Amino acid sequence: MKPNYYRTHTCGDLRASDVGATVRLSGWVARTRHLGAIIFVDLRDRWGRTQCVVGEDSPHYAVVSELRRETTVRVVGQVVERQSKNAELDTGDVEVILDELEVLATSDPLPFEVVPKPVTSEATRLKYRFLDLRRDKMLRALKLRSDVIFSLRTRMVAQGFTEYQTPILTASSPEGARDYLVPSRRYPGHFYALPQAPQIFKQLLMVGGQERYFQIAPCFRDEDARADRSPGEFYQLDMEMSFVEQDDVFEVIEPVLEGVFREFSDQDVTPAPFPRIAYKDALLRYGSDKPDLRNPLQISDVSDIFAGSGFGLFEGIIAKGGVCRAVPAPGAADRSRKWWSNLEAVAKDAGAGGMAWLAFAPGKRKGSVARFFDDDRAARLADAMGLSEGDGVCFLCGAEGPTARQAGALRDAVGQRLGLVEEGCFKFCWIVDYPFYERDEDTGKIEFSHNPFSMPQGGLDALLHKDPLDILAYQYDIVCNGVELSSGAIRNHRPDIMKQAFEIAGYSAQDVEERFSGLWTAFHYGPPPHGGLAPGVDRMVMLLAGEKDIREVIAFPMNQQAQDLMMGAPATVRDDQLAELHLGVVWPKKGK
RNA sequence: GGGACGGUAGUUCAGCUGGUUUAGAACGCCGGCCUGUCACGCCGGAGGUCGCGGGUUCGAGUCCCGUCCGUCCCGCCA
Repeated sequence: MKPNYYRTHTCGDLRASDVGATVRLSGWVARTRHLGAIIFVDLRDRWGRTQCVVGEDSPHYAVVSELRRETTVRVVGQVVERQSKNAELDTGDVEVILDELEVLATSDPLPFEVVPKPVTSEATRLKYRFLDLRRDKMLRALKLRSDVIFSLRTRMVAQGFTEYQTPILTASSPEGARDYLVPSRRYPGHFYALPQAPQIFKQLLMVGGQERYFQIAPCFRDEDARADRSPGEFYQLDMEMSFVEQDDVFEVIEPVLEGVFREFSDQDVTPAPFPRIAYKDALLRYGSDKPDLRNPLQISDVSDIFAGSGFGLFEGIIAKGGVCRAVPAPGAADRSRKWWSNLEAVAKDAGAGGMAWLAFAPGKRKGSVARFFDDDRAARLADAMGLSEGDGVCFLCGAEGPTARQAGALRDAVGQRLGLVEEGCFKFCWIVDYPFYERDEDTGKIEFSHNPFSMPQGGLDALLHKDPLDILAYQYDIVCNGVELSSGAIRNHRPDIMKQAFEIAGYSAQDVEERFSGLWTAFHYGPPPHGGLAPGVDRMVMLLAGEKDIREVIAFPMNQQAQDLMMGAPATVRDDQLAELHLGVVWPKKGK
């Protein structure tokens, strides 16, 4: 490093070979150890930690003995070999005998200690994020984030993509999550919106002949937080390409993801091409549209097995159009009644009315529905599910949608409790063939199930001649270890097909024209066929950092209530600011 | 908007079924001792409206109601 007033070396630099040198170091007082006539000071910066030592005879002894943790200091001293070395420290062979000490800034008593593990609530960490960020773990996480983003850029550019910027102040979009709105000063009652994603802009870039777009794009959505979803804003590796089919998009992005995950982890990574699972199959076999493939269990539909079994409850539900789904529990035949009843509690938590089970114990069958299974029925079940002696199985019965998801929750629980979930790997898959429309459960109306701008499979012909609920979309998600990384689609670039698609969902051509006028107009001037997707950068880094909480890989995340406790956002503003924007506040009524 | 769990010293937590002391411990902070520590050690000290408000009770950190705050989940996330 280039020496300056503050330092000749970082706190991670010094080795035995530096013995005898006079060095300058700057950093924070991590710890002091006061042994009477000798004081050790651990000096820390983002690169490491170096032990400084001062004796009673030093003119600095008095000042050093007063040093509080996290004081910012500059020291000058001679590097010497240690009498007692510390093998756990890179700089553990040497120490610096302090000749000069300058306190650059003092620190108040700390709200929490800057140690590897946080020993305080997340709220306190966020309020004092600048202290939290000094921890090794945060330094590593943010460095990883930077490296991952750099690698993504490099990999995209290498494939002929160009990075663009798109507006942050744009128009509110009628679809999707709630928008963050920005009032206009010049136009009373008019608002900008922060983009939920640069979706329209990237499509306009395609119409603009740019062909291969990408952006590490900030996205703003006013939605509530989850462990894997930071409220307010997040980043996507947004990409779009022209003159492509679904497979072309997959072939571009698979090596990027596989490459990045191999580059930044030592774990096994699904090699491209990633497995593709139809949406319908994902719900049947995994009970989720974001299956965690580290869990090897697969759900089966066993509705027909229960026909004529004499188990009236299930037979009745199935007769009314319900389904029975079975989750295998390999090797669980010897588990206690209590074990199965705990599983039932999981199913009930997920909303199931109850759970039946059957175990193939050696020489006999047991379980809540054993008496409904004669040898023949048991054989058919075992055959259908690949079960053998020693295995067990759980049954859930009810309406198809909810039952599928409850079986998914049960699959997670069984996999975990039987220790079947593979550790130390990243399992990718595509979820493809999403339905284009779905029926709203409350209103009975037909609605777009995902992006209304994705291309229906079969095009105009399908829209004109097929049952809308049978039409699939060129819409796809990429999932890694049960985390949805992104969704994307081949877009509908044809105004005629778009008009028909919206008509089925109850919108007129005029509606489309008004609500999506920019894109609608553009599509009348020779749009190229195009498609893309947008993997979440924060989620990728979260997976690579081995974190369950996305806020651990964001420097300044908001809390779950979408507040920034350090900056105090959101906050009220002055009346004159509101007046300038032609706004008044309607305060919510207190009480109920 | 709804559900579960939580809120006790600067921080993390203990405090059982309502009554034992003056609400404890660890870390941090302040003072003292200590020349090879590296989570240094030892001795001493300060630090509390038990989130807030109300109620039940002879008596509430503990039970009840309300309220605020936090974490996770559901809704939401084309």
